[in-house]
Amino acid sequence: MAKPIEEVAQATGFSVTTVRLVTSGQGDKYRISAATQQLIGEYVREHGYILNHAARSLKLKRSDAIGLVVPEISNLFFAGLMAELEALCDAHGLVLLTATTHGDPTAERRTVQNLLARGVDGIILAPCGPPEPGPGRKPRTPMVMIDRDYPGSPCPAVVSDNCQGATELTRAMFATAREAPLFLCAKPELPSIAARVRGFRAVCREQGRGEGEGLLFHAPADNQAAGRAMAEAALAKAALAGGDAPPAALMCSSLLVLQGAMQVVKARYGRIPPEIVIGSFDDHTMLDFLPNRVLAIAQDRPALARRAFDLLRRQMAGETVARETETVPVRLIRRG
Amino acid sequence: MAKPIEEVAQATGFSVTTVRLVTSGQGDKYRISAATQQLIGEYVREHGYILNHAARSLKLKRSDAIGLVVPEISNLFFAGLMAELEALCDAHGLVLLTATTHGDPTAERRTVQNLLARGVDGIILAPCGPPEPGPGRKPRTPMVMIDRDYPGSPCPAVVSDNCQGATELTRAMFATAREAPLFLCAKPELPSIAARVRGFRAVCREQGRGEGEGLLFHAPADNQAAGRAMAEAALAKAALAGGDAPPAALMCSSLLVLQGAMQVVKARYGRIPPEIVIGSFDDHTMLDFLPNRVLAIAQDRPALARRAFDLLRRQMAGETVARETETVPVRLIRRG
DNA sequence: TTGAAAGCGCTAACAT
DNA sequence: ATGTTAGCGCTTTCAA
Repeated sequence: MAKPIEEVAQATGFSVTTVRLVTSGQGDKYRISAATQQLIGEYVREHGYILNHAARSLKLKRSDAIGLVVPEISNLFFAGLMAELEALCDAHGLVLLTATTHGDPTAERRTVQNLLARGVDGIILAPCGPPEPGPGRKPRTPMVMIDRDYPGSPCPAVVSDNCQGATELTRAMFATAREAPLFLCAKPELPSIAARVRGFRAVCREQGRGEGEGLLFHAPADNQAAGRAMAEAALAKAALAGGDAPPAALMCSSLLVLQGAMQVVKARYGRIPPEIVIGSFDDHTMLDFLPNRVLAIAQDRPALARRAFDLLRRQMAGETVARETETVPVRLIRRG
Repeated sequence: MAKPIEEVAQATGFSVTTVRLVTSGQGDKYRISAATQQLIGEYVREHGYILNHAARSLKLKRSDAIGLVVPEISNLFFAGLMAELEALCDAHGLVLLTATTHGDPTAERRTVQNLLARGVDGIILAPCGPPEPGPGRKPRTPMVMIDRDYPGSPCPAVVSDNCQGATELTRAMFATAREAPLFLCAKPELPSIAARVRGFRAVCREQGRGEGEGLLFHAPADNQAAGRAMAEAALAKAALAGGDAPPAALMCSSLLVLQGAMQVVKARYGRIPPEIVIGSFDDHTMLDFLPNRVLAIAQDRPALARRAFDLLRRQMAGETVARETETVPVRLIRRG
């Protein structure tokens, strides 16, 4: 069996060069006669010639694919990013390969290696740990970090302005509720979360609440169980202080934490007391379901995606991009 | 510059065969001396040899990658499926390429072609339209449909038991609420949705409500706007009938529809009247946020993923798989 | 306009 | 236990 393109050439009686020119859409450019183009076009439509990208990549040392590595694709934030990036790739004739690390730095390393082996032309990475010193990084594949900006990383990053968001949100919480908000905070060691804590603390100082002592609760994982654990701790503390009333205001570092916390609150009070003011990083339409006043920080996913994509393309075009961090503003949404 | 593997060979003084045997982990099998393996291993770790998959694919006519094509990755159901499939791929040394079609059959065709061109060894497809007659499908790449089973499709499919789910859900709705449920139903032409309508109608008959006349509302798109539109229509109809009370029971064909409907209900009554019994296909933790009695159908995503993956692997192994439809049971969740 | 041919990096068959 | 080599399908140069 001849190679696909040769097969087409033989069947139509033209040379492989001519066939290639036509199938690659350069027919007009090289003045291939309309009749020839017609013939070849028909044969291809009929018999379905499919270009072999492996061969193409091998020859061109370019795959027209880029990789996206995220901690968790079932997290709506990352799924949304993926959707945005896919659209951008589509518009530029690229294909997006997405892989999940489940927050495991080892898996992340493996995944990145795998993408490099697959010859992606660039990588967008939401890292789940600080960069390793990595000795012999030979193939300088373009790369940009997204969502999380670890100091010491060798490539540019695009992140939300988490500190601004936290500041705005915390201020709004203080303004709306009659008491200082509790902050249930998962994975405080992540740069994005650390920035939120900084914003929170800054506003606490403004409000004469010191460094937010007694208001902050931490957890090592970002999931519902962590949310439940932190909420239990917060309620227990309140109970010790003698109060049995629900907290006036509750902030959560992520939707998962909020979900867990609400489960505990509901179990404790038989319902979700509507007077609790709720603060959330990450917005979601379903927050409308809560009877409460909800303040949510919405990240600008399209902007994050676009900036990361541009940064990557510039590197792919050979430009040397400075190791800078681009910050994308967020906005406060009031629901309920 | 020599080819990567030759470079390693020259630098270490061994032949490419030896190097390849070691790097591909077959060193012991071919009794390469420990010293040799050690030496090569060190050089590789030091200088970072990365296998070129494009060349490998070209040679082997196999990419160790499979494609997943879904209508919308920011839909939690599909994101979840993707996560499950990724884990399965990982465990089998495969890589998963995921692409989104936004429900556009043209984009779907393009995407599938693209995956084929990229040499994926198989495709899992949640189709957004009936299969085209497709004349000259030469390369019989293994394929399985998921979530949606169009009659006339040439390949096996794995779907949830939507009819069973609808039957259970509708019965539970009748049993819980004092009135027959309204059913807001987006994209009724999708096979998965059609099955839900069948189940709904069957129970209506059981309950002496005929074919569910007056209870069903349709929309051509599955999004929040459609949910709002159907909810408006439903409330308007109720108002015409003289009633101003909220409906006793409301079923939605998807979470997006439910979200839109709740927005309208909230706007209309100033809050979400907690006495409405809510039925949902697709479960989500945030349904706990509703003060209402919520009945939700949860699809078994791990089982769907596993079955589709197995079906695909069997085809990839050369087995001829019958054009059958596997049905995965769903279960009813009571929330709130 | 069209043809011929080299070579991208890897694998597997065949030779030692 | 290790070395040699053809060829996967494509792009690109050079020639006609």
